[in-house]
Formats: sequence, structure tokens, C-alpha cells
Amino acid sequence: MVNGPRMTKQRQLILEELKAMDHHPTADEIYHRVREKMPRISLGTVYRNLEKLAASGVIRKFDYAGSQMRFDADLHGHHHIRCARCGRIDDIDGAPDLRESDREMAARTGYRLTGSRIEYLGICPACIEEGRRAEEEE
Amino acid sequence: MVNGPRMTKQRQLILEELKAMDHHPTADEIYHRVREKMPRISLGTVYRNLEKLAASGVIRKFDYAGSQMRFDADLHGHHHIRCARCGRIDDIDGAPDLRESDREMAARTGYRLTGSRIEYLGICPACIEEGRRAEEEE
DNA sequence: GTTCTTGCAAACTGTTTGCATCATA
DNA sequence: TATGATGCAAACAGTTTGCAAGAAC
Repeated sequence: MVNGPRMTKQRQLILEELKAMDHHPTADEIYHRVREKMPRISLGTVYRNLEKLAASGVIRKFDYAGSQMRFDADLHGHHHIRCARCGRIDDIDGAPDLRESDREMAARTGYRLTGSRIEYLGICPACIEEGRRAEEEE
Repeated sequence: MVNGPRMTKQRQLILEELKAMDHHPTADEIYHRVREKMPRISLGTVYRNLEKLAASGVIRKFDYAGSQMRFDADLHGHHHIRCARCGRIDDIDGAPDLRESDREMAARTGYRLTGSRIEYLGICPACIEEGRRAEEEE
């Protein structure tokens, strides 16, 4: 007999911390934050839980942007903006609606379309500021 | 005194093979293709050359889509469609123009925008076909 | 008490790098 | 013939996995 997933302290804490973050962290970022409250947790546990939470639809996992996975507790559809310098990813609202173009692209390519997303790429305010400071020091 | 980059047989062949491919391959795919014509080439050489070619602007390297880098010999700006099942990436034309929205998003977020791209996600014709065949076998 | 989950460490994958040798300009 | 590039192997980073011990249900 197969039982459902269990809500362990680890899983709960990981979810909580992810929800409290205002950007889309990597597994490692989550690991370090969670470890402040639960020092003996392992990185493997963090990965396993993020995977489980994503599989059950509680969080979202996405794989654009560099080589690292990013995680997101906010399920409503939205697009992202990414900093090319530090890799930070933020939400962005008000991007163009792609539903019309989705239909057109499906017809054009023969793909069965499951979705589309816009990624804006740039330098975030913190990195702009840091670049300015570095210049002044020269 | 520093000299420029050299056009070696390896570099030439890698570029040629990349140009001949109709989708956007991973480094490993390129490696295997090139190795058919130059069996002693190493994967490290492929990576180094792709890096050099991208740095000099001859090809383009992009990092969305799963964990692997993808390469592209076609420099004109365009968007991509990716197969969620096999990871294949193809070009796509006729996607909406984002220049207007780029300006708006830059103003809204404080980022200095360097670009934006649309990624369409779906199942490619080959994988649809394969799925159909697997179903029939049951 | 069953079985899902944990911590730990080892394995794995994609990518980068150090080094002696080779080859291009 | 100076120096950039190669092949090879080892190192690296992010992620996954096997296993014995622990905790949820």
C-alpha cells in the first residue's frame, strides 16, 4: 500500500523560506537560509524536497537562466527579468500577452505548444550601482 | 606581443558543422558530429573553440533550456521554440516585437535592459509521433 | 509497524583547467 | 620560432542517488 507524501519539518521550513523570498532563489540559496534555522539539514534533502514540492504543484521550478535551477512559490503565471551580472531573477508584470501568438506559432511549427515565456535580460539596480562605485575607485 | 586567434583545422570544422545543423545543438552533439571527421579531437577542444567563437562574435551561445549550453551559427536575432521532451531547440519567426515593451519594463524595474527573448515551449513533431507510437503498443 | 524521509557520502553530468606537446602565423 | 591551440586527464559545480538510521502516519 502506498501512502502520500509527508509534511516533515524540513519540507515545511523549505516552503516557508521560499515563500518569504522576494526573488527566485537557487537550491543553494534556499539551503543556506534554511540551515540558519536547522543547521543539520543536508543539501540533498533540500533538492529532494524542492523536487517533491514542484511535482505536487505547490511550488514551481524553472530552468532558464544559466545553469542553475530556480524555484518559485508564486504559482500565478508571470514573466521574469534576469540580471546578466549576478544572476538574480525577479518577477515582472505587464508584459505582452502571448496567447494569440502561441496559437500562431503552434500552427507554424507543428509543435504541440504547452506555454511560452518572455525573459527580459539586463543589469539589476544593485549591479549598476556596484559598477558605478568600481569606476569611481579607479 | 600578443597575436590574434588562429584558424585551426579543429576550429574550422566545428564552425562548419555548427553551420550545417538545422537546430541549436549542445556542445556534446557538436563533439560527436565533429569526431566522425576528426576522431582524435577532444571535448575540451570543442568547448574552448565554441567559447572563442562566441567571444569573437562568430557564433552565439545561449544558456536557456535545461542545464546545457546551446550554440547557434545564425547571428540574426530570433526567438526559439524548445521541446520539453527531447530538449531540441528550433528557430521561430514572426514572434511579437518586444522593443516597445523592453522600454516599459526597464522604466518599471530600474534594470538597465540589454535584451529580451521569447521562449515557446512544447512537444516537437518527432516526440508527438513517438508518443503516439508508444500508446499504440500498449 | 510500515514506509516515507533524512543525513551523509559517493556518484554523475556538463563544463573548465593545467600541462606537456603540437602547429600556425 | 614565439605563442596560441591541442589532447588528455584531473578538477569543478550543480544535482542526483544508495544506504542505513530516523520520523510520520
